[in-house]
Amino acid sequence: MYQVLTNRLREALAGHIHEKYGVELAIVLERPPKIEMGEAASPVCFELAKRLKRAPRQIAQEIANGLGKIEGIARVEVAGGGYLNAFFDRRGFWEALRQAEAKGPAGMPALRTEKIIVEHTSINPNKAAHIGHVRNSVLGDTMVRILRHTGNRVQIQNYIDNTGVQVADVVIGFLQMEKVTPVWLKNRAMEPKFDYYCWDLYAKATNFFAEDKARAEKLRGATLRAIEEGQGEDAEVAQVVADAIVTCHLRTMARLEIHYDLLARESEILHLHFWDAAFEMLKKSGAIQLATTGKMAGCWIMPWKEEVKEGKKVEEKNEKAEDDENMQDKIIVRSNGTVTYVGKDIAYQLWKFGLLGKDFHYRKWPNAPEGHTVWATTSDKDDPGAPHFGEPAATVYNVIDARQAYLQKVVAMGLQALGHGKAAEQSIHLSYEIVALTPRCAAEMGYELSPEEAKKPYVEVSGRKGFGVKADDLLDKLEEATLAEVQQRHAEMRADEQKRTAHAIAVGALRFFLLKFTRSSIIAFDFKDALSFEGETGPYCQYAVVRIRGIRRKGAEVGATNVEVTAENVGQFLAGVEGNGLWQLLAAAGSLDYAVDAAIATQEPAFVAKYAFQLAQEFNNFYHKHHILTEADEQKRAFLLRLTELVEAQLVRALSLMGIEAPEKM
RNA sequence: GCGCCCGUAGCUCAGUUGGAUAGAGCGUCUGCCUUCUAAGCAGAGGGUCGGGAGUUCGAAUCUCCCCGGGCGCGCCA
Repeated sequence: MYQVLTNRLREALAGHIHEKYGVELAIVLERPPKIEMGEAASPVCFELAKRLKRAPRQIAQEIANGLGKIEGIARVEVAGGGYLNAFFDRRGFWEALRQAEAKGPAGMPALRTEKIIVEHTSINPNKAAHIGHVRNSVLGDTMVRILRHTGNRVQIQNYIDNTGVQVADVVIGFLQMEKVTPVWLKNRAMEPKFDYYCWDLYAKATNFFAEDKARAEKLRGATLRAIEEGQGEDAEVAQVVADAIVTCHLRTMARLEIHYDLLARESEILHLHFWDAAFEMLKKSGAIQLATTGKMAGCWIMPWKEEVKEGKKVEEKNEKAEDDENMQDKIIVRSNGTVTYVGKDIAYQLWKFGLLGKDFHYRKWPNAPEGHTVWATTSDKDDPGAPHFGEPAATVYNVIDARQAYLQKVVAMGLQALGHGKAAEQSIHLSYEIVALTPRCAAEMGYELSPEEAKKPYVEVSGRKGFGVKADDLLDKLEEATLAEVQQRHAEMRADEQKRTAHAIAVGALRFFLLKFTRSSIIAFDFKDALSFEGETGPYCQYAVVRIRGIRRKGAEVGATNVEVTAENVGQFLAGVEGNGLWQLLAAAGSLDYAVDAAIATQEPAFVAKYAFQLAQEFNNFYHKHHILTEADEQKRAFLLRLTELVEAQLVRALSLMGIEAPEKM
């Protein structure tokens, strides 16, 4: 609602200024520091003063007088040195918000026809998921929810690198180190915690390779080739491992309410010759070149081009470095003819935009979490019921950590070089920083810190070394802690209800914890912070909802909910200085669209987390000032009840955008 | 060496395209539960926004330089 009004105000101001002064200006709007100063303010007159060479306050006065009535805005005043402060029509805001709420999701904008792909999770299928992977999945999943909320058609993809080095390492671990048979492995893979087993084995394999580099290279090369070709025992074992681990990951993510539409597997990129098609295109267009001299001789490389900014070419500054090799050039095909990860990713990215001229075959993933259908790519025959995954996307979000920024740039450059500038532009690297551990947390995990590490603010996790906080362990710990708390508070609750509640709180705590930081912030993980349920946390927000529901339940019991509030009374309760407190809560409730727009514009889900927390905070503040059910004035009581219902609806929605459920009691 | 990111209260972080007196949580201290759940609320204390210069009516935000930290730049992914 807030965004609707500010957009209206923006248009009105722009139009008026253009008409009166003949100046085209982008209207900047900000939120005044205090509610007494209105709900939206524009410093546009300062800019205008410069152009018109007149005093800003004078111009502001002129505009305030000349600007006609804007629907939903009661008045526009001049403030400070020349601010234009807009005051919303409080009663109108109330009514509009209630109407929108009554309409429900049907009142959402019409579904857009373009397709958006969000790729997230994409964990190497050779070990259990850790906390860093969860940040990826939670960010991606939340982005999906926000995009869908605003009427976008979104498809969720999870890329499975089932033919890569990491899987190969575990295969070697099983076959060369543990010397197990494929039959044994198939049985073990069905048992619980197979991902934990591989977690340890992967660490062991890393050590094994470190002992003898030459042996490692030979084994890896042979295993990798076998897996890529899909032949023999190595390939068979690799598929058993990768499939079983993917199923583990799906189960872990399902605990966090994260699901996928399609598992895009690298094996199909190879077997269905996606790469061959992309390779031809890249060669033909000259996007990649065969290096004939230097240390990259025999490789197909993509030359690094300086960016073209606003039409003007930045000077090619690598004239001198040209004679030998450019450090930035990226090898796409190795001299032995095998393709690098980036090459495969270019092919995959081309497919996402429908530019490859090829499509996968699709089948249902056999071990999807209960109640969900997940599709996977296959080289075999199509399931006729499969959705049309090959439909070109207009925009693609790739949720990948910040360390891979360079590679993502190379991929986009590949699209650009093939003449797909639009696709390159709509190929968005949703970058985020890593989750590390505080030194204290690392020590808790049994990791021996060097004196230097102990002084640093964080220690990086390493899947290779088997060092990190596993997602399932963390969830178990959270659920244990929340369950103990719920049992203590609600002994009367049925056991399964207690468990469900504890689960919801655990998920709320974890998801909120990962979302409250902006993407560029490194999270130094600590159990103490993650297990905290007070202050700026998910449970704090959930608790506000629970309080409202408590009031509603009790209100219904005593029959306080059936009174209709007259429009006049609504206006009166919200009016003036006395109404400021209530109005502030109402305005906060009506500002979800503002947070959502900001989240999409900046691809920063943290805006929604911030919003939910602030609304919960406003509510708690209100809760302590007003005792609703004992309010003597029947009209006022009914009004306060309606107000809390509005808050509840918005807060529940904000939480659901983050994949957080608000329990009935907690 | 080149490129990207970061530096804001004791700690962890917000601060939207430059805007009004720089905010929140945690921690510390002081209060508030016979009243809709205290996973809560109120209050106090806490700042050269890393440093310097510049652009601007206006800079935590933009530009440049410097300091400090992180990451990337591999025939790994």
